Amino acid sequence: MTNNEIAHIFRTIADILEINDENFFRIRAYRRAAQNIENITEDIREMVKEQRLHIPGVGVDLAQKITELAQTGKLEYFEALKKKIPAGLLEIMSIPGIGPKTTKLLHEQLGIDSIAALEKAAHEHKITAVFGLKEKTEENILKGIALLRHKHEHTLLSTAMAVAERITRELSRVPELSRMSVAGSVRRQKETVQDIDVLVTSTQAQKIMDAFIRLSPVSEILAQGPTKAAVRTIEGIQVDLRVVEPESFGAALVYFTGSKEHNIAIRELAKKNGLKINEYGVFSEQDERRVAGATEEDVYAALRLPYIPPELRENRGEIEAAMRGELPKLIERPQVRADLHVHSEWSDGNSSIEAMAAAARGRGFEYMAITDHSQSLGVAHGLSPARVSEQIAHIKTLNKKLKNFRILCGTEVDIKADGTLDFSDKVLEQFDVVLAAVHSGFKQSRDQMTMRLITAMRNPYVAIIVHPSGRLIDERPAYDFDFEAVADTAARTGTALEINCYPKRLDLDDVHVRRAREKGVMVSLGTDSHSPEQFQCMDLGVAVARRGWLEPGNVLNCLKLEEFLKRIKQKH
DNA sequence: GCCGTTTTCGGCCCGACTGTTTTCAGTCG
Repeated sequence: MTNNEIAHIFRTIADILEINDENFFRIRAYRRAAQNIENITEDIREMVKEQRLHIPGVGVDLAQKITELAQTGKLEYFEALKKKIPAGLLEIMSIPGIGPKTTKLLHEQLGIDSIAALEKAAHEHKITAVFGLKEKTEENILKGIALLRHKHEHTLLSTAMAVAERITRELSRVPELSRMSVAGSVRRQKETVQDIDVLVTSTQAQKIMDAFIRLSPVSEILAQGPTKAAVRTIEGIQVDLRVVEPESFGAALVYFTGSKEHNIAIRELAKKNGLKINEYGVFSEQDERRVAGATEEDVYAALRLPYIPPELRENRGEIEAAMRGELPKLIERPQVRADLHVHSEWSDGNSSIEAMAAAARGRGFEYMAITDHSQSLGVAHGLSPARVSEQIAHIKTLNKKLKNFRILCGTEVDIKADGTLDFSDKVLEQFDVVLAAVHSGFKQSRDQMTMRLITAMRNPYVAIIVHPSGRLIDERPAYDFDFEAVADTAARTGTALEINCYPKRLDLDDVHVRRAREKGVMVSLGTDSHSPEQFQCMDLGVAVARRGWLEPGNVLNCLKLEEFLKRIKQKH
């Protein structure tokens, strides 16, 4: 029973309790615990074994339930609960617009216990037989079901950012608009997002709303009120707009940026201090007087907190850190001096080394590592040792011509199934920097895969393990390995772990990056560019680094060239 | 079901929009 499986069971319990109309706070307790369990990289079974199940939101009762799940793989309470309601009710509740109350009503009055039955009833206009439901609800049920069927669960951050850019560019032409910011999970730079949130200030909200629903990417209007609207774009992405008065911009930006969990936490904190926070400002509870609201800094200051960067606002300890004055000084894009993972036409890239160097330089980098694939990776035209020698000679001549920029000779060497590398040490010693990666045998056991990675890290030439988990977002899960053991070895051997910046990888993810930092592991940023325009993906990698609480000192790429080379030599 | 810089009991974030009915519950974020 993995952490995510346990979290999923807790969420399911919450859903069932909700249909059964149980105490709202009890339901929330299960959801809160589930979220905190997902934020742990350590295997919860180990924590149970060693009796140190200290997780926020997990008290005596939930700790007992986790222990039962970890030890037996089952939970009596959950099994009994499942018998109380048909499984189909949970999927009905997942239809947008249909919540626990409606689900229960449909089940009790019409015996509906599946999406199929619900769809049939709606087509036959039987929904209106239920008191309180009319034609509009019937329509919304059918729309919701259709949406559920072909909605892509997640939108990649890179895709969402492109759509957000188009929306805000068009909206910025409305003369009545004074300020605008993207908010929500896009602003927090989550790797995937469900919708795009846009905040606008204006004293003429109606004008903004009118313009918003007429923007060219809009295909459907989902909701429209005087200050709030929601549309769906032709790409199928939901965009929410909120308009507030200028004096409320900061409070609204905090509120609309979230996360929901962060908002709840700061509102609780406000309450303890006799204050109330909503999207219009921070108010004194006694006399309703506004004490802050115009800027985010003011809002946090009213709570006696320093400004908390959006990427940290997940209620994963950032508020406590802020209170102690221990927020990290997060890495920023201009501090990144290099791209340490770049391909060229010598293996599976589409451009010459010269073209890639020019593009990297144009992006403000001081150096980059060309890291083409090794010999056995046939699909990617991996380089033989002879070709490696040729490439190194070629790069040497190129470097002579370059001013204020340096190309490093690197390789992305394949880690074979037994943990040995695709090049001998004799070949590896010629490179400035060696990246190692798993490209095959993803189905190996947890122990095998862990040993494979650890063996690779013990090689003195391996500087960085790239895309360490092997996942592709919404396409392929990470291979099974013991991250704690791998991170410990990385720290001990002085091997860096990569944040691969390719939009579908973003591997390591934010949670693991943060854990790596805690263990003193250096992190490397690599765009894995196969063409010049892909260097822009560095922004995504920086976003993950920031979400993982990284400071410039945690990141290899922030080292000056000489320092970087010195560090690599240290491991040799 | 959790939790404690007033509390081990009694709180637990806050508001907008929709659909329905006519003052509000349900849903969402």
